[in-house]
Amino acid sequence: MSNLRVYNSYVRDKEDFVSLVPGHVGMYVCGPTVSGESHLGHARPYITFDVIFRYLMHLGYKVRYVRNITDAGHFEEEGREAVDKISTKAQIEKMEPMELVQKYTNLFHWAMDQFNCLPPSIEPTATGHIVEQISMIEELIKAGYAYEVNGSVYFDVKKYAKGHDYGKLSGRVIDDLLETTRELEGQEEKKDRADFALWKAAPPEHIMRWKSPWGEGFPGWHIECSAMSTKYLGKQFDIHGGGMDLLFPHHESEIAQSTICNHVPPARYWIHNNMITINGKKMGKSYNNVIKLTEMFSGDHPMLEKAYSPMTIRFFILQTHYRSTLDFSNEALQAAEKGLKRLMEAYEWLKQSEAVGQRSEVGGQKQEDEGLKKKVTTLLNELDDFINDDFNTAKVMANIFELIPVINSLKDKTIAFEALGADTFNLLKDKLKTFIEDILGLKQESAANDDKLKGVMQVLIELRKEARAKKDWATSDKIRNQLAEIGIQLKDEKNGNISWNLTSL
RNA sequence: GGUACCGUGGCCGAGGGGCUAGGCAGAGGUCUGCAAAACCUUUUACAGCAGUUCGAAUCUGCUCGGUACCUCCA
Repeated sequence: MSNLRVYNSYVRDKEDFVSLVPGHVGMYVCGPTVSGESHLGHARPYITFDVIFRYLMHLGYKVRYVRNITDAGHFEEEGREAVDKISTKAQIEKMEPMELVQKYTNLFHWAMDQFNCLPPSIEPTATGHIVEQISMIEELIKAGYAYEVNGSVYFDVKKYAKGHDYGKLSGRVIDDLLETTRELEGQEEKKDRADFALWKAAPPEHIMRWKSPWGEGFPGWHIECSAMSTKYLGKQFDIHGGGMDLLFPHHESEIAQSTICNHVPPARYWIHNNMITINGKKMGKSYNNVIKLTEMFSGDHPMLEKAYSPMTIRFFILQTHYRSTLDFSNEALQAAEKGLKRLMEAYEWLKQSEAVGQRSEVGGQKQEDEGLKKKVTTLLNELDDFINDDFNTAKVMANIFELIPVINSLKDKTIAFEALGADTFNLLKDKLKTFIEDILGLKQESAANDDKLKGVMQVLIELRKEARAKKDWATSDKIRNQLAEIGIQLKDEKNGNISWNLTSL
């Protein structure tokens, strides 16, 4: 079997993955800013890294997955006073900042749960680590790489760039950076335009504020991740992840801060997921084309033709490689929905069927079909190679889909069980469980698990079977059609059974 | 303006010098009381123009088109 290779943004190439401490992996992923509701864009990184988290654990690593919650307002609005986004909104909504932050954090957690994303090992908040951030800033000042002006502290990028490669991660050239950075409020305080804030003095109207050696203020955007990753994962850890839009300046700045404080670059492997686009444009606040996750799930948005379930979105995202952009459209989502349905229905049958007792009742071949066995085992073994190749879930999915006709043919008995053989059957079952459930994190999400509903359906199915036996087509069609109207689809199978599932209306 | 990246069949998307990606949709068939589902078969492809090569969707150059980052962002 192949070894795991990951694309490291820092070297712009795929590398063999070797953890710093054998058997353990430390992974830090930049979490959401909870000043607003999570949107479709948030789904991508957290589902991507959920699969990475799951796969590393599958490989046997003990993984500490740290994902922060940015709940401290420390953003400046262009052309205005340094007013905190969170506090601005809080005034409008007449809420306490922390109340607002809590609300959106809860919503975020709820959405992650809907997506079947495993919770991270540690989920630190920026507001809970002000002390750590302040002491890191003090270290930077002591080291001579940060300076204070009017109660704010800035990182000296020019000085850092003399001895270090500032811009390596994001492919920036420092000199260009100095010239092309746009005019921003507060620039005059900085020694250099490329410098970034570590601590900002809070203007009087700023609600979120903390005491510091430099007066009351709030931390700069980049310092929280450096402080918290160091605290929970050490000076150097294995994986640092996030969206590609964070490459610059966020991750570049993190590298600079951490490198000065810890004398070692923070992460070995930088992994960045690409963006979700909508009509070819990045989804983002600045573009006014944001679809919130609650709107995705309810279908309550002008751009949406219908509601899309969390698993449909998860599947849709995993059908694409994480480093490609993924364009959203109703058509694409609906294609994903149908594909997922076919996949899960075949898989559900496979899951409940046993190798023992799977004797084909009909005639036909009773011998093992070497060609079929080889095809199945090859497709299954390739799953490991594909996921190892920089988490290529798209190829994993493709192979799984190639196995579906085999599963359905076993179900319909157009392929005799003996043709596949018990060993291959069990391999198929085990591997698909591992990949579909454990690694890709897909699950059956319909209410079809309700025992009472199951009982009711059994009654209706019996009635329909009896009607059909009497060739009472009026009754049998009535049962089928009326159920269809309320979103329950009946399917007459080849073996005379009737199965059912819930459909989205 | 600077720096990257991308342009694949009706749609979405893998791949990345010679080998069917896959999904959805379309067509034909099998099955079925009918339908659906399922299964089988199947059509449409690599933006354009040059070049390298025995051979290019894949490499190189140019052209056109698009996107991202440079400012908060997943």
